[in-house]
Amino acid sequence: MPKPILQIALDVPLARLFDYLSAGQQVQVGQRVLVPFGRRNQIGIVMDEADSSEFAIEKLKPITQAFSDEVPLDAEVLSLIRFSADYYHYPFGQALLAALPARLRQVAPAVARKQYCYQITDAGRQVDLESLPKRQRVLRLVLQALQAEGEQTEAVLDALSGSARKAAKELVNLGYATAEQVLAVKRVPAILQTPQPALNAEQAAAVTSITQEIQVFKAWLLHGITGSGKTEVYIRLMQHVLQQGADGAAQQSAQVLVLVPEINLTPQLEARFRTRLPQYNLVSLHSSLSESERLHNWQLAQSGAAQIIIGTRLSIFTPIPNLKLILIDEEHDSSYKQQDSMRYHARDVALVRAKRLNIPVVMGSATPALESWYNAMGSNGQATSAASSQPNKYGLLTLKQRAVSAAQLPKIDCIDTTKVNLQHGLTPQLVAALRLRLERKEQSLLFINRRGYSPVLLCTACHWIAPCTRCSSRLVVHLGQKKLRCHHCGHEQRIPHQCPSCGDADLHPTGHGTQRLEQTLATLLPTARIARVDRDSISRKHALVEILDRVHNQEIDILVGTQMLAKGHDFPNLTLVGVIDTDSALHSPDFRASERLFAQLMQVAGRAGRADKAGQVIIQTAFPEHALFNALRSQDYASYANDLLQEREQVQFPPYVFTALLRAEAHDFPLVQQFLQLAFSSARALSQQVVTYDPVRPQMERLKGMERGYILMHAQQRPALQKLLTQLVHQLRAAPIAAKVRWAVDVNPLEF
DNA sequence: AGCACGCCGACT
DNA sequence: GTCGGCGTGCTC
Repeated sequence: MPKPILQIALDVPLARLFDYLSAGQQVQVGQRVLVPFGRRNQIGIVMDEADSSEFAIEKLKPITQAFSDEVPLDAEVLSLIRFSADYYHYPFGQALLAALPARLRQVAPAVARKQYCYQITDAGRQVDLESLPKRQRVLRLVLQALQAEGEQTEAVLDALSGSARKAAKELVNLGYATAEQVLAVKRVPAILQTPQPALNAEQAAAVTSITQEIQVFKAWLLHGITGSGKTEVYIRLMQHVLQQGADGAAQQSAQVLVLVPEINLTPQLEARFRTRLPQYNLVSLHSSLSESERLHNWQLAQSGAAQIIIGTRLSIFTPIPNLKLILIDEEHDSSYKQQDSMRYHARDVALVRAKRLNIPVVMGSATPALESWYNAMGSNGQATSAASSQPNKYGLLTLKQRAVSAAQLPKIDCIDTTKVNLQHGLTPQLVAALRLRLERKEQSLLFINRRGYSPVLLCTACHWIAPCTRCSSRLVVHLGQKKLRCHHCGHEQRIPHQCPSCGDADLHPTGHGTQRLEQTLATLLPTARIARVDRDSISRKHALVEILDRVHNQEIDILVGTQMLAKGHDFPNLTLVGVIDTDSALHSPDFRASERLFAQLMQVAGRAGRADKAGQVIIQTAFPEHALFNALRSQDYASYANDLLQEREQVQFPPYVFTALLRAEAHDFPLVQQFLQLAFSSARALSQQVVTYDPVRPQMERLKGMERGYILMHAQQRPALQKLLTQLVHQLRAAPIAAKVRWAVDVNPLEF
């Protein structure tokens, strides 16, 4: 007997469910429904059924429509999102609806487009490929693919040739194949499968350790230097898990989720997985998909049809009914942390999901997040003083050798910028090294984390600096477009000819950005072919790929760019990496700045000398003796991480304490102050176990016209902090001032 | 968050 | 005389 009342989650910032009358409709938990809400209709998800309501029964409205032909969300994913909404103190309905593909938040339920699937006929099976004319290359290839696997969809054939579809139709005409329409998954034909490379001893040991405990929850940290072959370990683990699922007993085949950072790296990893594992259905979930592709791929994951799901942070909330393994590539990457709405960390949510499912999670990185390193320390015989009291919660697996055996680690030199004369921001040593590479016809990469021409426009007469009107930041000079631009809010204005403060005409772009460096190099090394890679030069979708192709084809001598260059392709002929001006991060007030800089420099250093040629890294700095550079020179992540952990322990910073922020912003700063003051005194009154600090202003005091502030809370025990936050949020929601400011809780914040 | 209702300034 | 500013209040 169906119950008359439905409790429904809606996309509204109210931390409760809404009761509706089921009106005799057959509805399940997890089902998508359309309901009247205020003056409009909203999409909701049924969370529960009930016999009665706390709301006056005569005020309940009936649901408008139930999408009963769609697969409801499963209990596991609903419960994961419930947990996350609680943990990150975010309204559940909003968290839930945000986890769905946008199409499912709209009324019209979108249907995925079908495509042709070709099946081989007996006649086609008996055709000798050699009997076909040699010049009908594509036709032979398509028939070969059909003979190998029996059937192929259009999307799969596309991987063979642009004219493969035409050839397939031709095969139907010849009677060698038949066609029917199906819901298709993009795959690579098995005949394009790339061979399985041998594992080195470390890779093999990592695979063995994990597969021995493949059926239980365990978190593994795969710490492998750049080029040590982490991807191959991922592939072997996927093979292991997916094969097991295919072995008889399991009714549904196993599924694997691969989380990747939010960058262009995804296509490469995806392509590699596709060619190595063509027998499995692989779907990806990331921001450059169209909404219909996203829905399609999401539904393939939900139905179990896709065995490999590769996606960015949001995909941690995808329903995957037979999930058996989670892989997290570049686990230290900060793009796993959502920086607005629900401020979750996909890695942390993944750990919770794996624990609840009792499956392993493997986190790979050359420079693990300090939190992860802390959790992994103690195993593998790595005893340090910092490690002595540590939890050894994760299994640590280390890959120290580069998988390409000939490849050597680069030599790293720091050049003291205080002891030499700089030529337009470049040391003579770096210029000489660039010249040498040009002579040898080798390639160089210059890394500078500052785009634009120069970071400030300065009046030499009165020292006025062009400010952003909406942010507490300086406008960056972009000479190409003759504009001043704010890198925080996007505000643009023309470059003034006179100082607005004193009227003097002597306005100078001061400091160096990527554009200026490119210009300087063109003057110093007129024969060099230079390409710049930053967010300004990579506006078009394929611009980066084009430049990288040109680098591969030896059409570029010097690549200048920001951190966009730190990841991605290997350039076998690139033997020099220059690092310009990272000193600001060495003395940043953000306690995570050095951790991030180290990871970034390790990554760029890894670009140098990949194949048989030795690489060199030149770092220009005013602080060549800084501990960070010493650690970098010896490429010793472990000792540097342990040093940082010791520091964090001494000053009681994460991971030794649990932290949360209450952030607030408004056009009017006094409102922010008033709100945070209330929050501060409430928090102090609510808990003695949690330390609450006075309201302060962030680095960026004003952003996009909003005045900002926050209070920091920290605790030795997570439950105490969680309890306080729950009570605090509850109190604040009831306070009138809370409606006048934009505020949010940030649990385990990465940025302040 | 939307989207209403609701009371005070410059426009056809 | 209206159009519209954004203050406050509600949504099963």
